Amino acid sequence: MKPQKLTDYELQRLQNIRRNDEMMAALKLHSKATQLSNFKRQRVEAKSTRVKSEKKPKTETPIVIRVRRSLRTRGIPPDCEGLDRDSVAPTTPSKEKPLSVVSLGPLSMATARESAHSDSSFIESLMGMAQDVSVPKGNAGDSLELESLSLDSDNIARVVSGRITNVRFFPTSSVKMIAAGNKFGNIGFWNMGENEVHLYRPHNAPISGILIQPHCISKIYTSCYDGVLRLMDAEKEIFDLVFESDETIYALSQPPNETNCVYLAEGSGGLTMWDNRAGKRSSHWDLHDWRINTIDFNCQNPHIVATSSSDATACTWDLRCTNRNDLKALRTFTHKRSVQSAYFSPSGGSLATTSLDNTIGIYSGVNLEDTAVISHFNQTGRWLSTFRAKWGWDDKYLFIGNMNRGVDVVSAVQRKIVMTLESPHMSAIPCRFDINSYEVGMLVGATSGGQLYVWTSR
DNA sequence: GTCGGAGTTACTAAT
DNA sequence: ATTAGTCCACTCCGAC
Repeated sequence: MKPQKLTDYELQRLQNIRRNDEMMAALKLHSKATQLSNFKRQRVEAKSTRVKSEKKPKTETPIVIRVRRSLRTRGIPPDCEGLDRDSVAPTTPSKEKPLSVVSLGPLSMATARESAHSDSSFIESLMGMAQDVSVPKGNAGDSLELESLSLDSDNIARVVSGRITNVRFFPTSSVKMIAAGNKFGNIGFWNMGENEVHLYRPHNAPISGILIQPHCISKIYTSCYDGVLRLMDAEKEIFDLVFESDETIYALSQPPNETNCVYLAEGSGGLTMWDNRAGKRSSHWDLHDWRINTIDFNCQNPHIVATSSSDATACTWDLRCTNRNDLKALRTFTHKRSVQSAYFSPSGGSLATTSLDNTIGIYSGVNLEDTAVISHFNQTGRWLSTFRAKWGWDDKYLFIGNMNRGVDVVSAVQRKIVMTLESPHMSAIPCRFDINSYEVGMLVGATSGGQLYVWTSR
């Protein structure tokens, strides 16, 4: 059915679709060489178990984009990988494998989409959210009562398949929306209000970062282990290619109030500043011996950043003191094993680290010299994302998953675990967390089975 | 010291 | 209900 009169928005959409189709056609020409290699499609269908709007999987043959890095860095011609895989896991002739397309540039959202239902209202709402003038809560006397936290069975959804590596609330009060990235390169968006999930696959390897900028929600950065940084642009309906590294990108961050630059954890210990206005890498420092797991800026002093690394340290740095390419750590916080996270508290006055040496470190005082060590079992093993203690809405509490399918609440004041959130509804271990800054008490835990559990206050 | 292999772990899908 | 498959983390340990 054709609408009699098209709105501006619909016209814009049609233009987008036409332009993106042309783009895809051009890309297909470039990918001739790689089309010789067949790959098995990884299973990516998200079963929205608890989401009311259950949808059938897409019927069209999806286009699978493979990791280019693995081929290039190993110097293996594309054909070989396919043969290699076949020899390891022989497949029956009846199982037809789709051709792969290597995307060298922007990827249209239509192509990346894996949920069957229309995403036009979702895309439209993203543009409507472009500006949020309200102020995040927290620190405003709106204190959290731990006892009031509960898990409603309606606040559970499977948004992606497999292991969630990254989860973020949208920084807005206008809608309750969560983005989650998994190890296959999917990004799932869950609109809690409409109870709808939109699934895309802009990447081909574990998602290492999702960055939703408060000043412009319609543009969302995503980073991936395959070295690619993309920018989802709802207006153009594409996942644009921003930057591509030869090395793995392990983390993604942005200082508060910054609009042009993003920071990437690159390779074994590198921190890269990407200037998106200039379209270039404007700085690069070798900060650690092994991979940087998190990058977190201080909200009070945006030039101060904390990094956590698998070299068993977390460090704070002053990015203003960037003579040449060497940077000296303001402070180094040592652990006995890999440090999985280092986050500044909401006020910026404290730092919390989580390490595989089974401790959580809390550092406070003017120079973070006041140290507290809290024992916490952090051996998640190979199949789960590692635990990362995450600050709540003030400097009082931290939230971290445990291996008994609970959420441990750490009091930074009492320096111990004061409570564990448990629910019969939580049937898997929550590994990664995010808080809704605009809603005190709204906490999301993400599992290695693709589910999100949203705890709320009252 | 560096490289590679083994062992660890939880969850899903298939039987 | 039980089991095979997962397999981009990390650590330990042995060989060189």
